[in-house]
Amino acid sequence: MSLPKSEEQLMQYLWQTGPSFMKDLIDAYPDPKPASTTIATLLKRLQDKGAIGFKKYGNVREYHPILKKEEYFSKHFNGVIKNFFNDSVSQFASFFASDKNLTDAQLDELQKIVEAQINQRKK
Amino acid sequence: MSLPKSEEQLMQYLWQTGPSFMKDLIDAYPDPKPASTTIATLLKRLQDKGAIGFKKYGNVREYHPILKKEEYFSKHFNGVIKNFFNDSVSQFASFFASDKNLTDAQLDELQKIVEAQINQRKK
DNA sequence: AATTGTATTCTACAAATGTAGAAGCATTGA
DNA sequence: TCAATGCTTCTACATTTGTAGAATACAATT
Repeated sequence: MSLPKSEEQLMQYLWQTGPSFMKDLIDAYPDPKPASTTIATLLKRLQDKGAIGFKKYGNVREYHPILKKEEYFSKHFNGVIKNFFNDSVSQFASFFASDKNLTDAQLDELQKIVEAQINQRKK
Repeated sequence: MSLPKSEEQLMQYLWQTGPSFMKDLIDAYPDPKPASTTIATLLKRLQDKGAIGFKKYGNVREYHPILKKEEYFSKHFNGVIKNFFNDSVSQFASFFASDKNLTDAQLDELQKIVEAQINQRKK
């Protein structure tokens, strides 16, 4: 399932802050905030797609993600890698590691993470 | 510049195989191939956006990318990371490294790449 | 109970995207 | 020369996405 940007953005809020009420979502938007009905529409569409659900507390709904962030991202991401790097993870990794946007410190951190992961798998 | 999927796909062909004639592009599409006019439309739109250019050989055009793959991907990609991982590279790397889609061999390779990159920067 | 504030649904519409037919033009092969 | 072929542009239209007004529903408050 690939979500349009506006819906994806809304999912971000839900993923980051967890179950939320409409007003929280509105608060989360930066100025200039969209009309509340706009957000309501997005919520509706996401419900229709089964990406979110809600729990009723009295008459207010607390929305929560059903679609998992990791799951969504993983699919998304694998598609991107496949497209851009011919499905070659190492080609991608190479690109990523040499990205100017990575600071030296981040690169070191990346190294640690990879090592940790390798060790963990050995077990 | 963010391209719609269909245009992005076309760019992939150009990025991968380099300057190409229309017929090559058509060949590159898997069955069921879209109508040639569909591809022509995409080429036109990409020209209008300045993402591709062409050279005339006689009366046929050889299309080539102007927008660089790395440049495009970098922007695209940073946006995605920013959204999903709160702009935290290490959070992303961690997710990436632990992804089940990475084989052990690929992980080893990643380690080498990171090391090589670190060494290179030391120079 | 009437008022007010807020959430929800319905409806609408503009812009972007995906897809392709029709027509025109140039080249090539009969 | 003329028909067939292939490319380009123009036009068109359905679908999806972004955005929001209008109407409605509910619930807390006065």
